[in-house]
Amino acid sequence: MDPNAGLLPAPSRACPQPAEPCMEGRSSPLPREQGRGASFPWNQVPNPSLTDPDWFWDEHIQAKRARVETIIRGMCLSPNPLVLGGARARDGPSCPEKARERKRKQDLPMQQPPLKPPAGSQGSRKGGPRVREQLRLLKQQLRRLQEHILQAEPRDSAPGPGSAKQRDGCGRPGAMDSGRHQGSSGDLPGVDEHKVAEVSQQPEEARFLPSGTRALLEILRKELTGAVSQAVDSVLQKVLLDPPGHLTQLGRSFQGLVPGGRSETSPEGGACENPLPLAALPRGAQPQAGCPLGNSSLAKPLSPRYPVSPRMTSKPCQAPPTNCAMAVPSRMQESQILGQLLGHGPPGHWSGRLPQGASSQSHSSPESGLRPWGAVRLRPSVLSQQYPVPLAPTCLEKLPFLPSVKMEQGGLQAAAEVLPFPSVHISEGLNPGHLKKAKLMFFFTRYPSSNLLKAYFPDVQFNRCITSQMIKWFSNFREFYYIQMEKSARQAISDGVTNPKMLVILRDSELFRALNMHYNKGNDFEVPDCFLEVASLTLQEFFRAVSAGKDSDPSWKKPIYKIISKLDSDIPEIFKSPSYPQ
DNA sequence: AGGGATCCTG
DNA sequence: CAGGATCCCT
Repeated sequence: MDPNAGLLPAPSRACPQPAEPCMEGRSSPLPREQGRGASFPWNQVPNPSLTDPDWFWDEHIQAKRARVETIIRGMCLSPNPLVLGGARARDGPSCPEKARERKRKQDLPMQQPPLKPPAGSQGSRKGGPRVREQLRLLKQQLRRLQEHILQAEPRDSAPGPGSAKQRDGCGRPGAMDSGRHQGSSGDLPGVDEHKVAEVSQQPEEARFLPSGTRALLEILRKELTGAVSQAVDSVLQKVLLDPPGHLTQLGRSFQGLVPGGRSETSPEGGACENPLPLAALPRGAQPQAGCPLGNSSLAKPLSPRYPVSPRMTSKPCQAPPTNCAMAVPSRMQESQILGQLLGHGPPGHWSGRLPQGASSQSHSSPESGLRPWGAVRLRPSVLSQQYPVPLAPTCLEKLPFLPSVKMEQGGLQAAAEVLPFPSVHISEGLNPGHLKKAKLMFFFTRYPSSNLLKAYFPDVQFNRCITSQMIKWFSNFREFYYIQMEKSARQAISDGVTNPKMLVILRDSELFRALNMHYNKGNDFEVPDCFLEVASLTLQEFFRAVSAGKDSDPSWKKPIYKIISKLDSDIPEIFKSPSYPQ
């Protein structure tokens, strides 16, 4: 066999960057900002909701609370007094590393202030202690009910209001997903209060529950929604009699919770019409894209020789997710509130607008956008008419639909204002975990749009700074990628390779090792085959260009960039989990 | 002018 | 990996 084939003549001393500093240990680049002496306000005030002493220490409130607790105890025999959610929830990850990141981030100029505290917590206090009190009582009630429900769910969870996506049914793309924090529904041990925060996932259906449990859950849910309705009514009644300040405040806060307030899908190109980018359909796969891949040899040598690794092929499996997340549509508002309270569903459901940016690149073709499996057949025909190889399953592992109930970011914030313990910990900065995730995402997308990034980092509070930082990450990723490609292509040429089709990147090639080391240092993620295909194609394009002497043109790489930019694959849904590569 | 991408540098 | 410079596109 041709020694070149598959072997990819890789320079033995290829790897120019030896051991990089451990990513986990590496701190965020942000402190540089300080070093540069940027004159940013240092006296960033922490989230006022954490510091407002009235909120926690008002003795009067405390007394009231004690009384209400007694009452509530009658409803549910929850033994554990809950921690006050506000501080805990907002505090986010407790790991010191993240805390450092967050602290650092505060030194940056923030385009927008952090999550606002309840607007009335300070300014309008004089007029409405009663209202606040009511809200507090309501929250406490709900908390207890939540706890109660969790206790009542020995293994599975109640049919969640709003949880339409389940991810455990789908094999994970990588081994790194240990399942912790993924709502491991399998081992909910009952009354562990620490689990409360972890139960962020649940199956969307209760139909697998024993009927007794189901009945119990049903009752509990009714109790919950009833209590909520009652409490809300009473609060609203009071509010309506109160000065207008509170009314507007509450109105604003609830705006995001009422689905009617904002249409579920944008008028044009809403979620349901514009589903996720198609599985593995390369951007620009439409014929009109003028994709110069006709002469590419992508599919030919690859598919027969490198069957997909079984480790990562479990995906297409997911039970079809309910498109609309709400289990009780007639009570959307309550359900959404409860969904938040119960910590159900990943934040992506709530803040996760569909990556319109992804479709804005190229794959927005509506006809191809509706049938995920249709796209499976599409791709090979695009890449190579001759070799309609089936798509590597690793590229298919996402379902193109999301629950259509969405909240604007503002809605989420509004909810966070009302509810002291949002299920999402919005990070104001990027941490090493985000970087790692971004690197893994690079296997699927080399040119992510900012909207796509927003969709896949639902736990990041995006602002201009964060967005450009993340975009810059990918720019750096690309830089390294293209450098490796060019280097290997030149090496192949000097090694006497004449046929670019011989250049196929295998998992045991030097080039692959270099790439894997860079983007997947721990090797705990199995690189998808689609990435190998794209990388092979990139290599071949570089090879052709260099062999043709095009590299004398200062902008000779541009056409290559253009080609590669159209070959982004869809990113598996699992990446939308804020805690994904935990 | 502004945003995005690359190139270059540290 | 980040910052700055530069180019390109709109």
